[in-house]
Amino acid sequence: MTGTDGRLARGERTRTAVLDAAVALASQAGLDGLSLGQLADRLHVSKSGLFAHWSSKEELQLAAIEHARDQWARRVVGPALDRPRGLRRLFALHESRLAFYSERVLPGGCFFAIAEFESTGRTGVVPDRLAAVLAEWITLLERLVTEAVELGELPADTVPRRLAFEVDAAGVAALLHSRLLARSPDDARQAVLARLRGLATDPDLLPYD
Amino acid sequence: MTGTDGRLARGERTRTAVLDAAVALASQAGLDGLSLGQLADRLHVSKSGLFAHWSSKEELQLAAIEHARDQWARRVVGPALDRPRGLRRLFALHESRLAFYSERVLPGGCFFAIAEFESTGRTGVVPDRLAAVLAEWITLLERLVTEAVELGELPADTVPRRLAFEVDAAGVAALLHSRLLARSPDDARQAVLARLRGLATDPDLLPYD
DNA sequence: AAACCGTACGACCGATCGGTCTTCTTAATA
DNA sequence: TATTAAGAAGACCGATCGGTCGTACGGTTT
Repeated sequence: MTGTDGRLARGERTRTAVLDAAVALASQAGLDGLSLGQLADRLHVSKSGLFAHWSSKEELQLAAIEHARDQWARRVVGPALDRPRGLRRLFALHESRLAFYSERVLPGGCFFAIAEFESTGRTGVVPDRLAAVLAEWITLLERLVTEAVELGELPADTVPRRLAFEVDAAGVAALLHSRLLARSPDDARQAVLARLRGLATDPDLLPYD
Repeated sequence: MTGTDGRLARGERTRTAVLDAAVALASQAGLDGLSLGQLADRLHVSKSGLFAHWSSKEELQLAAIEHARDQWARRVVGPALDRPRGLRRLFALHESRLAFYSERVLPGGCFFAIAEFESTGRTGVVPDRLAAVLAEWITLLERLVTEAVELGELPADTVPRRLAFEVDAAGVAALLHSRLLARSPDDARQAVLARLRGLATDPDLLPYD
């Protein structure tokens, strides 16, 4: 029988380390501004060594997107799913997103924000994949809204699509304002909290402040 | 007496043409991705000719910011200021912003959106200037909210800062969603409209749909 | 032990980057 | 008419870009 192949294990370790650094770097410089030379220097590996794992910069960009998506699922979505279904889970998701920004997990703030805005004026497989990940995120928000409606915690005439849009909008703007204007993300938290409490059939499901 | 100097006039024409193209290009590639070579090619001028007007790329970036700010003031802020002070002017500002995006005035959608997100992870005079322009924009929104409160069109306990945040957030997210997900900006319009009508002392100041 | 394969390196490539310098044209001024 | 100054072009610079190629190390399989 064959145990774990030491070569593959080492490769996997390297790959993870590179993608960690790539996501961090891209959160500052964007996926386009991400430079293979700088990435290699930071990790003390050779630039050509990167091509042993990804055949082109575009492939590394796509791998970085998947890596960032995993990180987002683990650090933002995961904790929220521990909360009870409905309004509380929806607000918890918004809060853990703001926490992700406040804790400065990534030096640039958010991998997806900069990569997605960078993609607004372009076409290609990278923008396509980013659009799909964004759609997935919006769909998640809409699903949490729908569940809250089904549980009777939000009025039956709620439009999930629009409320999801509002929650996401507050998150995006929170990042921009907190980073560029050094404002606390409290506006974003209060805005969504007030909005949800205003709609809720039982506001006591949510905190007061 | 001296009339208009033909040399200076020509320079000014060139400068305007270059900045027009620079703002358009930067709306797609960002201020960092803006390349002097590509810019020169597109305008059929020489790259070194650009240095006759700006001593460095950074100076051109700063000039492009001022140019984009002028464009924004003329095409977005100006029309809104024609509306009567208060709620109607506030909503008109939001609408003309969405129109700016929908009309695809800039190929990338919005110069400031991509430039500002690009700046979230950096420091320097360019991010500083972009932060100042953003602060100016937020301050404008807050002022319009305050005026609506003073006119009694919004409740006295309205927090201008937070409402301004909500309106801006809807605008930012509208750009991202419409560009990357091909969604209509109607969610952004409806969200702000419903929010303002909900707060308004006289909802009839605003349209129904 | 030999063959094999995943990993990683250094040297090198053409293209493009921001930027400099010299030259030429054109229009205003003395 | 001679001089001056602004605008613009072309040749050129070192640095960096993404990417290729040949080679070497080390763990796996036969």
